[in-house]
Amino acid sequence: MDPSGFLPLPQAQFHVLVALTGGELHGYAIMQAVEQSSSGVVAMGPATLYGTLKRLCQADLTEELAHRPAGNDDQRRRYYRLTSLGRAVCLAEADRLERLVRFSRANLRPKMT
Amino acid sequence: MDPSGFLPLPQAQFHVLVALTGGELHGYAIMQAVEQSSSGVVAMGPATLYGTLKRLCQADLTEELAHRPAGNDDQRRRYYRLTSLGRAVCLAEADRLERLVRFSRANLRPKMT
DNA sequence: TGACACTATATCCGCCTGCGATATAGTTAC
DNA sequence: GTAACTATATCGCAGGCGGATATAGTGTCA
Repeated sequence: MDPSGFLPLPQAQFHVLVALTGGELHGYAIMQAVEQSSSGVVAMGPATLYGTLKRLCQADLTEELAHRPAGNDDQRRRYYRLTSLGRAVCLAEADRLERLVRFSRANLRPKMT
Repeated sequence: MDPSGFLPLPQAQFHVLVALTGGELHGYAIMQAVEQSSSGVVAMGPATLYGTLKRLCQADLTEELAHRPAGNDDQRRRYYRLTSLGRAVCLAEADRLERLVRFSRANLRPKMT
């Protein structure tokens, strides 16, 4: 499937995908990862997280693990990971944003003497 | 004023700010600039544009020019430009996004052999 | 054992944003 | 003069975002 059809990705969805690039995580850990990786700038509460997660799974960008990782204790945790499609979409969105950032930089820093 | 209070910026607002980094533009030209600079990926219609522009001006991130640029013909055009605050916010948002993109890249391309 | 803080998932509900559709009218080209 | 394009503007709905809240399992410490 073509990743470009998902672009531009809603911000919350991109944050969750990025958090999952590091490997499978459960919901609560995703919230913390987003908050940490953004230095506290992006505070994602439970409503945003679980709503976003539901949309991502319905769109087949993420999926829940059938079995919890070995050696795990807390029964309540539900683990999620990127699908290959989700990975592709995440890359495509990162490309798009990078181009946008570069474009703005080129104009905002015209330090050509 | 502190630019970080505006982050994370809604996507449409960031697109408009970025379009204005190249210099003052009128509304219609902003729509075209956004569409072009995103290679047609982001299609911004009039409702999104003028609504966004209104919010940006109320937040003092952009402002309308009092007098139209010299040598201009079309009386209908209303020109906008970044305020210094808008410029700072645009830079801050670009920084935030770049960090996010780099983080995802570091995880998605672990080509360390 | 009981109490308390923390972890973890989940949903309600309202606000704001995004956007397709549409309206209006000035400008350009032929 | 008329058709296509430029240009601004708003309505109204759909959807994402997020604070507040609910529920309950887990860990700790006395």
